[in-house]
Amino acid sequence: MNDLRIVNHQITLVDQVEEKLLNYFKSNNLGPGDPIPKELELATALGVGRSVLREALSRLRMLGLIETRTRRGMLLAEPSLLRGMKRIVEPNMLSDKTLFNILGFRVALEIGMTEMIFQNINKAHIDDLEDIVKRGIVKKYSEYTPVTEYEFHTKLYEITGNSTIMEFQAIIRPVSVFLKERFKDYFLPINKELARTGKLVSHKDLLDFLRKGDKEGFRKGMIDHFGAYYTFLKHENHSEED
Amino acid sequence: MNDLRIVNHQITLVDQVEEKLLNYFKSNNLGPGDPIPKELELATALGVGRSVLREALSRLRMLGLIETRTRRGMLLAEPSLLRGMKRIVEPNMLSDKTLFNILGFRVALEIGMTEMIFQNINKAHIDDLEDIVKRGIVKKYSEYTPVTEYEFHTKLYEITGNSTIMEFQAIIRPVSVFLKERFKDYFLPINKELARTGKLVSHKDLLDFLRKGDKEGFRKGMIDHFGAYYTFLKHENHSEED
DNA sequence: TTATACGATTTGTCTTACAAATATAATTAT
DNA sequence: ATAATTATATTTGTAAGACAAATCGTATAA
Repeated sequence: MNDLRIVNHQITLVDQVEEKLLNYFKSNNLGPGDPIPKELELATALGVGRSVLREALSRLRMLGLIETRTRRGMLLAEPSLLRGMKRIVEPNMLSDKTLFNILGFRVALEIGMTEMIFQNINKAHIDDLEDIVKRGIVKKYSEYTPVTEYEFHTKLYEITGNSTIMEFQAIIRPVSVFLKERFKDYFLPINKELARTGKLVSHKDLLDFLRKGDKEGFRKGMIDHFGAYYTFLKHENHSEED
Repeated sequence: MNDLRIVNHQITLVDQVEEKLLNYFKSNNLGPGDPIPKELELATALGVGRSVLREALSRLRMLGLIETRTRRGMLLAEPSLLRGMKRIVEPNMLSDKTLFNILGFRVALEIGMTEMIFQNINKAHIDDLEDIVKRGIVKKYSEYTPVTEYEFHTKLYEITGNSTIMEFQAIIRPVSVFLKERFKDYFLPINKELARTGKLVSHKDLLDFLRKGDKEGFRKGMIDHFGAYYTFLKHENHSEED
Protein backbone atom coordinates (compact mmCIF):
# COMPACT_ATOMS: atom_id res chain seq x y z
CA MET A 1 0.00 0.00 0.00
CA ASN A 2 2.64 2.44 1.06
CA ASP A 3 5.48 1.85 -1.35
CA LEU A 4 6.50 5.48 -1.22
CA ARG A 5 9.46 4.53 0.93
CA ILE A 6 11.43 3.52 -2.12
CA VAL A 7 11.96 7.12 -3.18
CA ASN A 8 15.34 8.38 -2.19
CA HIS A 9 14.85 11.93 -1.07
CA GLN A 10 12.77 10.86 1.85
CA ILE A 11 9.07 11.41 1.61
CA THR A 12 8.11 11.72 5.22
CA LEU A 13 4.85 10.93 6.89
CA VAL A 14 4.21 14.65 7.12
CA ASP A 15 4.46 15.02 3.35
CA GLN A 16 2.01 12.21 2.86
CA VAL A 17 -0.41 13.54 5.42
CA GLU A 18 -0.28 16.99 3.87
CA GLU A 19 -1.21 15.56 0.52
CA LYS A 20 -3.92 13.39 2.00
CA LEU A 21 -5.44 16.39 3.69
CA LEU A 22 -5.52 18.33 0.43
CA ASN A 23 -7.09 15.38 -1.32
CA TYR A 24 -9.59 15.05 1.44
CA PHE A 25 -10.67 18.66 1.13
CA LYS A 26 -10.87 18.40 -2.63
CA SER A 27 -12.75 15.13 -2.87
CA ASN A 28 -15.23 16.23 -0.25
CA ASN A 29 -15.74 19.50 -2.07
CA LEU A 30 -14.81 21.49 0.98
CA GLY A 31 -14.18 25.16 0.57
CA PRO A 32 -13.72 28.36 2.54
CA GLY A 33 -15.96 28.46 5.58
CA ASP A 34 -16.34 24.73 5.93
CA PRO A 35 -15.29 23.21 9.22
CA ILE A 36 -12.91 20.29 9.32
CA PRO A 37 -12.58 17.58 11.96
CA LYS A 38 -10.53 18.18 15.05
CA GLU A 39 -6.92 17.23 15.30
CA LEU A 40 -7.38 14.00 17.16
CA GLU A 41 -10.01 12.75 14.74
CA LEU A 42 -7.85 13.56 11.76
CA ALA A 43 -4.80 11.99 13.35
CA THR A 44 -6.53 8.74 14.18
CA ALA A 45 -8.32 8.68 10.83
CA LEU A 46 -4.98 9.01 9.07
CA GLY A 47 -3.25 6.67 11.46
CA VAL A 48 -0.56 9.10 12.56
CA GLY A 49 0.40 10.85 15.74
CA ARG A 50 -0.79 14.31 16.55
CA SER A 51 2.67 15.76 16.03
CA VAL A 52 2.81 14.62 12.42
CA LEU A 53 -0.71 15.78 11.78
CA ARG A 54 0.08 19.15 13.29
CA GLU A 55 3.16 19.62 11.15
CA ALA A 56 1.07 19.07 8.06
CA LEU A 57 -1.66 21.38 9.32
CA SER A 58 0.94 23.99 10.11
CA ARG A 59 2.02 24.06 6.49
CA LEU A 60 -1.51 24.59 5.27
CA ARG A 61 -2.06 27.18 7.96
CA MET A 62 0.93 29.09 6.64
CA LEU A 63 -0.69 29.24 3.23
CA GLY A 64 -3.88 30.57 4.76
CA LEU A 65 -5.81 27.48 3.78
CA ILE A 66 -6.72 26.68 7.35
CA GLU A 67 -7.80 29.02 10.07
CA THR A 68 -8.19 27.90 13.58
CA ARG A 69 -9.68 29.43 16.64
CA THR A 70 -9.00 27.83 19.94
CA ARG A 71 -11.73 25.53 21.06
CA ARG A 72 -13.97 26.30 18.10
CA GLY A 73 -11.98 24.01 15.86
CA MET A 74 -10.61 24.55 12.40
CA LEU A 75 -12.15 26.11 9.32
CA LEU A 76 -11.06 26.18 5.74
CA ALA A 77 -10.34 29.66 4.46
CA GLU A 78 -9.40 31.17 1.15
CA PRO A 79 -5.66 30.68 0.86
CA SER A 80 -3.31 33.43 -0.16
CA LEU A 81 -1.90 32.65 -3.58
CA LEU A 82 1.44 34.24 -2.93
CA ARG A 83 2.04 33.97 0.79
CA GLY A 84 4.38 31.04 0.29
CA MET A 85 6.32 32.88 -2.38
CA LYS A 86 6.64 35.96 -0.26
CA ARG A 87 8.80 34.22 2.32
CA ILE A 88 11.42 33.02 -0.07
CA VAL A 89 11.93 35.87 -2.51
CA GLU A 90 15.24 36.81 -1.03
CA PRO A 91 17.99 37.45 -3.56
CA ASN A 92 20.47 35.70 -1.31
CA MET A 93 18.48 32.51 -1.41
CA LEU A 94 17.84 32.33 -5.13
CA SER A 95 20.16 31.33 -7.94
CA ASP A 96 21.08 33.85 -10.59
CA LYS A 97 19.03 31.92 -13.10
CA THR A 98 15.93 32.27 -10.97
CA LEU A 99 16.59 35.95 -10.39
CA PHE A 100 16.90 36.56 -14.12
CA ASN A 101 13.73 34.58 -14.71
CA ILE A 102 11.90 36.72 -12.20
CA LEU A 103 13.13 39.88 -13.85
CA GLY A 104 11.96 38.61 -17.22
CA PHE A 105 8.66 37.66 -15.69
CA ARG A 106 8.20 41.14 -14.32
CA VAL A 107 9.02 42.87 -17.57
CA ALA A 108 6.67 40.68 -19.58
CA LEU A 109 3.88 41.17 -17.10
CA GLU A 110 4.30 44.91 -16.92
CA ILE A 111 4.24 45.31 -20.67
CA GLY A 112 1.32 42.94 -21.01
CA MET A 113 -0.68 45.05 -18.58
CA THR A 114 -1.10 47.76 -21.19
CA GLU A 115 -4.55 46.65 -22.31
CA MET A 116 -5.83 46.54 -18.76
CA ILE A 117 -4.35 49.90 -17.95
CA PHE A 118 -6.10 51.56 -20.85
CA GLN A 119 -9.32 49.82 -19.93
CA ASN A 120 -9.32 51.22 -16.43
CA ILE A 121 -7.38 54.46 -16.37
CA ASN A 122 -9.14 57.63 -15.29
CA LYS A 123 -8.37 61.24 -14.50
CA ALA A 124 -7.41 60.59 -10.88
CA HIS A 125 -4.83 58.04 -11.98
CA ILE A 126 -3.32 60.52 -14.40
CA ASP A 127 -3.14 63.16 -11.70
CA ASP A 128 -1.42 60.78 -9.33
CA LEU A 129 1.11 59.80 -11.95
CA GLU A 130 1.70 63.45 -12.78
CA ASP A 131 2.51 64.15 -9.17
CA ILE A 132 4.92 61.24 -9.01
CA VAL A 133 6.67 62.28 -12.19
CA LYS A 134 7.03 65.88 -11.00
CA ARG A 135 8.64 64.80 -7.77
CA GLY A 136 10.93 62.45 -9.68
CA ILE A 137 12.55 65.00 -11.94
CA VAL A 138 15.45 65.99 -9.78
CA LYS A 139 18.44 64.07 -10.97
CA LYS A 140 20.13 64.82 -14.24
CA TYR A 141 20.74 61.73 -16.29
CA SER A 142 18.42 58.90 -16.74
CA GLU A 143 18.04 57.99 -13.13
CA TYR A 144 15.02 58.72 -11.06
CA THR A 145 15.05 58.65 -7.34
CA PRO A 146 14.42 55.08 -6.28
CA VAL A 147 11.29 56.07 -4.43
CA THR A 148 9.53 57.72 -7.37
CA GLU A 149 10.77 54.97 -9.63
CA TYR A 150 8.99 52.61 -7.29
CA GLU A 151 5.89 54.74 -6.99
CA PHE A 152 5.44 55.16 -10.71
CA HIS A 153 5.53 51.50 -11.54
CA THR A 154 3.45 50.58 -8.53
CA LYS A 155 0.82 53.03 -9.71
CA LEU A 156 0.72 51.36 -13.09
CA TYR A 157 0.07 48.04 -11.41
CA GLU A 158 -2.57 49.64 -9.29
CA ILE A 159 -4.41 50.96 -12.32
CA THR A 160 -4.96 47.44 -13.57
CA GLY A 161 -7.27 46.94 -10.60
CA ASN A 162 -5.94 43.41 -10.29
CA SER A 163 -4.93 42.87 -6.68
CA THR A 164 -3.18 39.60 -7.40
CA ILE A 165 -0.93 41.33 -9.88
CA MET A 166 -0.27 44.10 -7.38
CA GLU A 167 0.64 41.66 -4.65
CA PHE A 168 2.88 39.84 -7.04
CA GLN A 169 4.80 42.92 -8.05
CA ALA A 170 5.28 43.95 -4.45
CA ILE A 171 6.87 40.59 -3.73
CA ILE A 172 9.19 40.41 -6.70
CA ARG A 173 10.21 44.06 -6.66
CA PRO A 174 13.29 43.49 -4.48
CA VAL A 175 14.68 41.29 -7.22
CA SER A 176 14.68 44.10 -9.78
CA VAL A 177 16.24 46.45 -7.27
CA PHE A 178 18.86 43.92 -6.34
CA LEU A 179 19.83 43.13 -9.93
CA LYS A 180 19.89 46.77 -10.95
CA GLU A 181 22.32 47.49 -8.15
CA ARG A 182 24.42 44.41 -8.64
CA PHE A 183 24.81 44.97 -12.36
CA LYS A 184 24.90 48.73 -12.31
CA ASP A 185 28.11 48.69 -14.29
CA TYR A 186 26.04 47.22 -17.04
CA PHE A 187 22.91 49.31 -16.73
CA LEU A 188 24.23 52.77 -16.02
CA PRO A 189 26.29 53.23 -19.16
CA ILE A 190 23.48 51.96 -21.36
CA ASN A 191 20.98 54.33 -19.85
CA LYS A 192 23.39 57.23 -20.02
CA GLU A 193 23.99 56.59 -23.66
CA LEU A 194 20.26 56.35 -24.32
CA ALA A 195 19.72 59.59 -22.45
CA ARG A 196 22.50 61.29 -24.40
CA THR A 197 21.02 60.31 -27.73
CA GLY A 198 17.55 61.22 -26.59
CA LYS A 199 16.27 57.67 -26.97
CA LEU A 200 15.52 57.06 -23.34
CA VAL A 201 11.85 56.71 -22.57
CA SER A 202 11.23 58.49 -19.31
CA HIS A 203 8.32 58.27 -16.93
CA LYS A 204 7.21 61.61 -18.28
CA ASP A 205 7.13 60.22 -21.78
CA LEU A 206 5.05 57.28 -20.61
CA LEU A 207 2.68 59.59 -18.83
CA ASP A 208 2.25 61.63 -21.99
CA PHE A 209 1.17 58.53 -23.88
CA LEU A 210 -1.34 57.78 -21.16
CA ARG A 211 -2.68 61.29 -21.22
CA LYS A 212 -3.09 61.25 -24.96
CA GLY A 213 -4.71 57.84 -24.83
CA ASP A 214 -2.05 56.54 -27.18
CA LYS A 215 -2.09 52.86 -26.30
CA GLU A 216 0.35 51.66 -28.92
CA GLY A 217 2.72 54.50 -28.15
CA PHE A 218 2.59 53.60 -24.51
CA ARG A 219 3.21 49.95 -25.17
CA LYS A 220 6.15 50.73 -27.41
CA GLY A 221 7.39 53.19 -24.82
CA MET A 222 7.23 50.59 -22.09
CA ILE A 223 9.20 48.15 -24.18
CA ASP A 224 11.86 50.76 -24.78
CA HIS A 225 11.74 51.78 -21.15
CA PHE A 226 12.76 48.22 -20.32
CA GLY A 227 15.19 48.00 -23.21
CA ALA A 228 18.24 47.65 -21.02
CA TYR A 229 16.65 44.76 -19.17
CA TYR A 230 15.95 42.94 -22.41
CA THR A 231 19.49 43.16 -23.66
CA PHE A 232 20.74 42.25 -20.22
CA LEU A 233 18.60 39.14 -20.02
CA LYS A 234 19.43 38.12 -23.56
CA HIS A 235 23.10 38.43 -22.79
CA GLU A 236 22.87 36.58 -19.50
CA ASN A 237 20.89 33.73 -20.98
CA HIS A 238 23.39 33.24 -23.73
CA SER A 239 26.34 33.35 -21.39
CA GLU A 240 24.71 30.64 -19.30
CA GLU A 241 24.35 28.28 -22.20
CA ASP A 242 28.11 28.00 -22.65
CA MET B 1 9.89 42.63 23.71
CA ASN B 2 7.16 40.27 22.55
CA ASP B 3 4.13 42.47 22.20
CA LEU B 4 2.87 40.46 19.30
CA ARG B 5 0.27 38.91 21.54
CA ILE B 6 -1.96 41.95 21.18
CA VAL B 7 -2.93 41.04 17.63
CA ASN B 8 -6.26 39.33 17.47
CA HIS B 9 -5.91 36.62 14.92
CA GLN B 10 -3.52 34.69 17.08
CA ILE B 11 0.11 34.81 16.14
CA THR B 12 1.37 31.55 17.47
CA LEU B 13 4.84 30.65 18.66
CA VAL B 14 5.28 28.71 15.45
CA ASP B 15 4.64 31.83 13.39
CA GLN B 16 7.20 33.73 15.39
CA VAL B 17 9.78 30.98 15.19
CA GLU B 18 9.29 30.70 11.45
CA GLU B 19 10.00 34.38 11.06
CA LYS B 20 12.95 34.26 13.40
CA LEU B 21 14.46 31.43 11.41
CA LEU B 22 14.10 33.40 8.18
CA ASN B 23 15.66 36.42 9.82
CA TYR B 24 18.44 34.28 11.17
CA PHE B 25 19.26 32.92 7.73
CA LYS B 26 19.12 36.36 6.21
CA SER B 27 21.16 38.22 8.79
CA ASN B 28 23.83 35.53 8.81
CA ASN B 29 23.95 35.62 5.04
CA LEU B 30 23.21 31.94 4.80
CA GLY B 31 22.29 30.56 1.43
CA PRO B 32 21.87 27.28 -0.42
CA GLY B 33 24.38 24.68 0.67
CA ASP B 34 25.01 26.16 4.08
CA PRO B 35 24.37 23.90 7.06
CA ILE B 36 22.18 25.07 9.89
CA PRO B 37 22.25 24.03 13.55
CA LYS B 38 20.49 20.92 14.67
CA GLU B 39 16.96 20.95 15.96
CA LEU B 40 17.77 20.86 19.63
CA GLU B 41 20.24 23.73 19.36
CA LEU B 42 17.77 25.85 17.44
CA ALA B 43 14.97 25.02 19.84
CA THR B 44 16.96 25.94 22.93
CA ALA B 45 18.43 29.00 21.24
CA LEU B 46 14.92 30.21 20.44
CA GLY B 47 13.55 29.12 23.78
CA VAL B 48 10.86 26.84 22.42
CA GLY B 49 10.12 23.17 22.46
CA ARG B 50 11.20 20.88 19.70
CA SER B 51 7.64 20.43 18.48
CA VAL B 52 7.18 24.13 17.83
CA LEU B 53 10.55 24.36 16.17
CA ARG B 54 9.72 21.39 14.00
CA GLU B 55 6.42 22.86 12.88
CA ALA B 56 8.25 25.96 11.71
CA LEU B 57 10.95 23.92 9.99
CA SER B 58 8.28 21.82 8.33
CA ARG B 59 6.86 24.91 6.69
CA LEU B 60 10.21 25.94 5.31
CA ARG B 61 10.88 22.38 4.21
CA MET B 62 7.66 22.48 2.22
CA LEU B 63 8.95 25.50 0.34
CA GLY B 64 12.19 23.71 -0.41
CA LEU B 65 14.19 26.14 1.67
CA ILE B 66 15.48 23.43 3.94
CA GLU B 67 16.67 19.97 3.07
CA THR B 68 17.44 17.43 5.68
CA ARG B 69 19.06 14.05 5.69
CA THR B 70 18.84 11.96 8.77
CA ARG B 71 21.82 12.27 11.03
CA ARG B 72 23.69 14.55 8.63
CA GLY B 73 21.66 17.51 9.78
CA MET B 74 19.94 20.21 7.80
CA LEU B 75 21.09 22.27 4.85
CA LEU B 76 19.66 25.33 3.22
CA ALA B 77 18.63 24.80 -0.38
CA GLU B 78 17.27 26.97 -3.14
CA PRO B 79 13.56 27.23 -2.49
CA SER B 80 10.96 26.73 -5.15
CA LEU B 81 9.26 30.03 -5.91
CA LEU B 82 5.94 28.51 -6.70
CA ARG B 83 5.71 25.31 -4.69
CA GLY B 84 3.50 26.98 -2.12
CA MET B 85 1.22 28.38 -4.78
CA LYS B 86 0.92 25.05 -6.49
CA ARG B 87 -0.87 23.46 -3.57
CA ILE B 88 -3.63 25.97 -3.35
CA VAL B 89 -4.56 26.79 -6.92
CA GLU B 90 -7.77 24.84 -6.74
CA PRO B 91 -10.78 26.63 -8.20
CA ASN B 92 -12.91 25.29 -5.37
CA MET B 93 -10.75 26.99 -2.81
CA LEU B 94 -10.47 30.40 -4.42
CA SER B 95 -13.00 33.19 -4.59
CA ASP B 96 -14.33 34.34 -7.92
CA LYS B 97 -12.42 37.56 -7.54
CA THR B 98 -9.15 35.71 -7.19
CA LEU B 99 -9.97 33.45 -10.12
CA PHE B 100 -10.69 36.47 -12.31
CA ASN B 101 -7.48 38.09 -11.14
CA ILE B 102 -5.54 34.98 -12.07
CA LEU B 103 -7.12 34.93 -15.50
CA GLY B 104 -6.22 38.58 -16.01
CA PHE B 105 -2.72 37.85 -14.80
CA ARG B 106 -2.34 35.08 -17.30
CA VAL B 107 -3.60 37.11 -20.22
CA ALA B 108 -1.33 40.05 -19.43
CA LEU B 109 1.67 37.78 -19.02
CA GLU B 110 1.05 35.90 -22.21
CA ILE B 111 0.70 39.04 -24.26
CA GLY B 112 3.70 40.59 -22.60
CA MET B 113 5.82 37.61 -23.57
CA THR B 114 5.80 38.71 -27.19
CA GLU B 115 9.18 40.41 -27.05
CA MET B 116 10.82 37.40 -25.49
CA ILE B 117 9.20 35.05 -27.95
CA PHE B 118 10.56 36.97 -30.89
CA GLN B 119 13.95 37.14 -29.27
CA ASN B 120 14.21 33.40 -28.93
CA ILE B 121 12.10 31.75 -31.59
CA ASN B 122 13.75 29.45 -34.09
CA LYS B 123 12.86 27.07 -36.87
CA ALA B 124 12.33 24.10 -34.56
CA HIS B 125 9.81 26.06 -32.55
CA ILE B 126 7.90 26.99 -35.69
CA ASP B 127 7.84 23.37 -36.80
CA ASP B 128 6.52 22.25 -33.44
CA LEU B 129 3.80 24.88 -33.50
CA GLU B 130 2.91 23.93 -37.05
CA ASP B 131 2.42 20.34 -36.00
CA ILE B 132 0.23 21.37 -33.09
CA VAL B 133 -1.89 23.62 -35.28
CA LYS B 134 -2.36 20.91 -37.88
CA ARG B 135 -3.56 18.44 -35.31
CA GLY B 136 -5.86 21.07 -33.88
CA ILE B 137 -7.86 21.81 -37.00
CA VAL B 138 -10.58 19.25 -36.65
CA LYS B 139 -13.55 21.02 -35.23
CA LYS B 140 -15.58 23.49 -37.17
CA TYR B 141 -16.22 26.64 -35.27
CA SER B 142 -13.82 28.51 -33.14
CA GLU B 143 -13.02 25.72 -30.76
CA TYR B 144 -9.84 23.74 -30.79
CA THR B 145 -9.53 20.45 -29.06
CA PRO B 146 -8.56 21.18 -25.47
CA VAL B 147 -5.33 19.27 -25.81
CA THR B 148 -3.99 21.25 -28.77
CA GLU B 149 -5.28 24.44 -27.22
CA TYR B 150 -3.12 23.56 -24.24
CA GLU B 151 -0.14 22.50 -26.30
CA PHE B 152 -0.11 25.64 -28.40
CA HIS B 153 -0.03 28.04 -25.51
CA THR B 154 2.38 25.91 -23.54
CA LYS B 155 4.71 25.98 -26.51
CA LEU B 156 4.58 29.76 -26.55
CA TYR B 157 5.59 29.84 -22.91
CA GLU B 158 8.34 27.36 -23.64
CA ILE B 159 9.79 29.57 -26.37
CA THR B 160 10.43 32.32 -23.85
CA GLY B 161 13.05 30.06 -22.28
CA ASN B 162 11.96 31.30 -18.89
CA SER B 163 11.36 28.28 -16.70
CA THR B 164 9.74 30.31 -13.95
CA ILE B 165 7.15 31.59 -16.38
CA MET B 166 6.58 28.07 -17.62
CA GLU B 167 6.11 26.70 -14.15
CA PHE B 168 3.74 29.52 -13.37
CA GLN B 169 1.55 28.89 -16.38
CA ALA B 170 1.38 25.19 -15.62
CA ILE B 171 0.07 25.99 -12.17
CA ILE B 172 -2.53 28.56 -13.12
CA ARG B 173 -3.76 26.79 -16.23
CA PRO B 174 -6.56 24.95 -14.42
CA VAL B 175 -8.08 28.31 -13.59
CA SER B 176 -8.51 29.29 -17.24
CA VAL B 177 -9.93 25.89 -18.04
CA PHE B 178 -12.30 26.08 -15.12
CA LEU B 179 -13.58 29.55 -15.94
CA LYS B 180 -13.96 28.79 -19.62
CA GLU B 181 -16.13 25.83 -18.74
CA ARG B 182 -18.07 27.55 -16.03
CA PHE B 183 -18.87 30.57 -18.17
CA LYS B 184 -19.18 28.78 -21.48
CA ASP B 185 -22.57 30.35 -22.00
CA TYR B 186 -20.71 33.61 -22.14
CA PHE B 187 -17.69 32.57 -24.19
CA LEU B 188 -19.15 30.27 -26.80
CA PRO B 189 -21.55 32.75 -28.41
CA ILE B 190 -18.88 35.43 -28.54
CA ASN B 191 -16.40 33.17 -30.23
CA LYS B 192 -18.99 31.84 -32.62
CA GLU B 193 -19.92 35.33 -33.64
CA LEU B 194 -16.28 36.26 -34.10
CA ALA B 195 -15.75 33.17 -36.19
CA ARG B 196 -18.81 33.95 -38.29
CA THR B 197 -17.62 37.47 -39.07
CA GLY B 198 -14.09 36.23 -39.70
CA LYS B 199 -12.66 38.25 -36.86
CA LEU B 200 -11.50 35.36 -34.76
CA VAL B 201 -7.75 35.07 -34.49
CA SER B 202 -6.92 31.39 -34.65
CA HIS B 203 -3.76 29.57 -33.68
CA LYS B 204 -3.00 29.28 -37.34
CA ASP B 205 -3.19 33.05 -37.71
CA LEU B 206 -0.83 33.49 -34.79
CA LEU B 207 1.57 30.99 -36.26
CA ASP B 208 1.55 32.88 -39.53
CA PHE B 209 2.62 36.04 -37.73
CA LEU B 210 5.43 34.14 -36.07
CA ARG B 211 6.55 32.65 -39.36
CA LYS B 212 6.60 36.04 -41.03
CA GLY B 213 8.44 37.58 -38.13
CA ASP B 214 5.61 40.08 -37.75
CA LYS B 215 5.95 40.98 -34.11
CA GLU B 216 3.33 43.71 -33.99
CA GLY B 217 0.90 41.59 -35.92
CA PHE B 218 1.44 38.77 -33.49
CA ARG B 219 0.98 40.99 -30.48
CA LYS B 220 -2.19 42.42 -31.90
CA GLY B 221 -3.33 38.93 -32.79
CA MET B 222 -2.74 37.70 -29.27
CA ILE B 223 -4.76 40.56 -27.87
CA ASP B 224 -7.62 39.73 -30.19
CA HIS B 225 -7.21 36.05 -29.47
CA PHE B 226 -7.91 36.88 -25.84
CA GLY B 227 -10.59 39.40 -26.72
CA ALA B 228 -13.40 37.43 -25.10
CA TYR B 229 -11.45 37.21 -21.88
CA TYR B 230 -10.95 40.97 -21.79
CA THR B 231 -14.61 41.77 -22.20
CA PHE B 232 -15.47 39.05 -19.72
CA LEU B 233 -13.14 40.42 -17.08
CA LYS B 234 -14.25 43.99 -17.72
CA HIS B 235 -17.84 42.93 -17.28
CA GLU B 236 -17.16 40.87 -14.16
CA ASN B 237 -15.18 43.62 -12.49
CA HIS B 238 -17.92 46.13 -13.06
CA SER B 239 -20.61 43.82 -11.80
CA GLU B 240 -18.62 43.32 -8.62
CA GLU B 241 -18.41 47.00 -7.92
CA ASP B 242 -22.16 47.29 -7.50
C1' DT C 1 -35.25 35.75 33.43
C1' DT C 2 -30.68 37.21 33.76
C1' DA C 3 -26.02 36.92 35.49
C1' DT C 4 -22.41 34.33 37.27
C1' DA C 5 -19.67 30.29 37.92
C1' DC C 6 -18.30 25.84 36.86
C1' DG C 7 -17.05 22.02 33.86
C1' DA C 8 -15.88 20.13 29.38
C1' DT C 9 -13.55 20.45 25.08
C1' DT C 10 -10.07 21.76 21.75
C1' DT C 11 -5.87 23.87 20.31
C1' DG C 12 -1.03 25.35 21.66
C1' DT C 13 3.08 23.96 23.77
C1' DC C 14 6.51 21.12 26.29
C1' DT C 15 8.60 16.88 27.53
C1' DT C 16 9.91 12.22 27.20
C1' DA C 17 10.66 8.17 24.70
C1' DC C 18 12.04 5.35 21.04
C1' DA C 19 13.06 3.87 16.07
C1' DA C 20 15.87 4.50 11.98
C1' DA C 21 19.78 6.03 9.85
C1' DT C 22 24.49 7.12 9.69
C1' DA C 23 28.92 9.32 11.10
C1' DT C 24 32.58 8.30 14.18
C1' DA C 25 35.20 5.44 17.14
C1' DA C 26 36.81 1.00 18.53
C1' DT C 27 37.99 -3.55 17.56
C1' DT C 28 39.49 -7.31 14.99
C1' DA C 29 41.72 -9.63 11.10
C1' DT C 30 45.14 -9.83 7.60
C1' DA D 1 50.21 -1.09 10.15
C1' DT D 2 46.36 -1.08 7.36
C1' DA D 3 41.88 -2.66 6.09
C1' DA D 4 37.54 -4.47 7.32
C1' DT D 5 34.12 -5.02 10.67
C1' DT D 6 31.62 -4.00 14.69
C1' DA D 7 29.99 -1.02 18.22
C1' DT D 8 28.66 3.48 19.84
C1' DA D 9 26.86 7.90 19.63
C1' DT D 10 24.25 11.35 17.39
C1' DT D 11 20.44 13.34 14.84
C1' DT D 12 16.04 13.35 12.64
C1' DG D 13 11.26 11.17 12.39
C1' DT D 14 7.40 9.74 14.97
C1' DA D 15 4.35 8.77 18.98
C1' DA D 16 2.33 9.66 23.34
C1' DG D 17 1.25 11.98 27.49
C1' DA D 18 0.64 16.07 30.07
C1' DC D 19 -0.86 20.63 31.01
C1' DA D 20 -2.14 25.67 30.02
C1' DA D 21 -5.23 28.80 27.78
C1' DA D 22 -9.29 29.76 25.73
C1' DT D 23 -14.10 29.27 25.13
C1' DC D 24 -18.46 26.94 24.63
C1' DG D 25 -22.26 25.03 27.08
C1' DT D 26 -24.57 24.23 31.21
C1' DA D 27 -25.88 24.68 35.80
C1' DT D 28 -26.61 27.43 39.64
C1' DA D 29 -27.86 31.60 42.01
C1' DA D 30 -29.93 36.26 42.27
